[in-house]
Amino acid sequence: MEGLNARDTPMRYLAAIESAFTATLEADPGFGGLLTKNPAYPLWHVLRGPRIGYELNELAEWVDLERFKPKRGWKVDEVGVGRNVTLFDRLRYWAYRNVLEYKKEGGLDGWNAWLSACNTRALTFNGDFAAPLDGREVWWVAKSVAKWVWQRFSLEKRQELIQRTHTPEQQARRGRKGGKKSGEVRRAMSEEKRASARLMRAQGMSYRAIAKELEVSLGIVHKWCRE
DNA sequence: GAGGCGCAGCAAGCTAATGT
DNA sequence: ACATTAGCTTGCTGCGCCTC
Repeated sequence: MEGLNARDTPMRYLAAIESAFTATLEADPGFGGLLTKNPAYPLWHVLRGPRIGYELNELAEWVDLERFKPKRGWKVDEVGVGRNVTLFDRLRYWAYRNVLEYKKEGGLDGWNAWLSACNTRALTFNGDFAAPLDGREVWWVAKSVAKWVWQRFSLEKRQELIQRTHTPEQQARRGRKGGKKSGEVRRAMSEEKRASARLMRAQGMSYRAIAKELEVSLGIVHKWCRE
C-alpha cells in the first residue's frame, strides 16, 4: 500500500499541472495525446524549447496550481463502487453549471457536443482516481448524466427557480443575517490588532506609526482607539 | 507633519431555498 | 454532501478636506 501511495502523489501532482496548463492555454481537455503533426513535414513551423525535460516544480511555477488540485471532500482515492458515486456526483455538479451553454446551441449538434463534453469531463475526473474505472463504465455514467440534465435543465427553469427562491425580500433577510454573522467573525479576526493599537496609543505612539506597524489603514486605527 | 472626520466603494463572509 | 444564486452587513481602505 505504501508503494502505491508513494507513486500516487507525484501522479496527482502531474495531473494537477496538466489540468492547469490545459485550462491556462485553453487547450482541448479531451486531447488524448495521440494525434500529432509530423514535425519533419515542410509546411509546419516547428518550435523547440531550450531543453527537452522539465522538473514538475518548474512547470508548476507557471500556473495557478491551487485551482486544479482535486477538491477537498472528493474522495479521489476511492476504490470499487465508491468511484462510481464520486464520479457521478462530480460530473452532475459540473453538468448543472454547464449544460445551458450547450442547450443554447440546441438541436442534435448541441446534444452531441454536450454528450461529448460530458464524456470528456468524466474521463478527466476518472483520471483523479488512483485506480480509474474502465472506459465503458465512465461512458455509461457520462451518458446517463448528460441525458438526465439535458432533459430537465433549461434557462426558463433556472430563471423560474431564481425568481421563486431569490426574491429581494428573501435575499434581504438572508443578507442581514449573514452580514451580522460575518461582522462578528471579522471583528474577532482583528481583535488582536485592535488591542495592540490601543496599547500602542496608550504608550504615546502616533496613529500613523501604529497604522504602519500593524499594516492597517490610518482611518481604522482612529476608529479602534476611539471605541 | 500631525490629528480628526466623513464618505464612497470594495471585498469578505454569510444566508437559505433549492437542486441532485 | 455540495453547488448555485443575489443581496445584505460589516470592516476596512482610500481619498479629500479641515484645523492646528
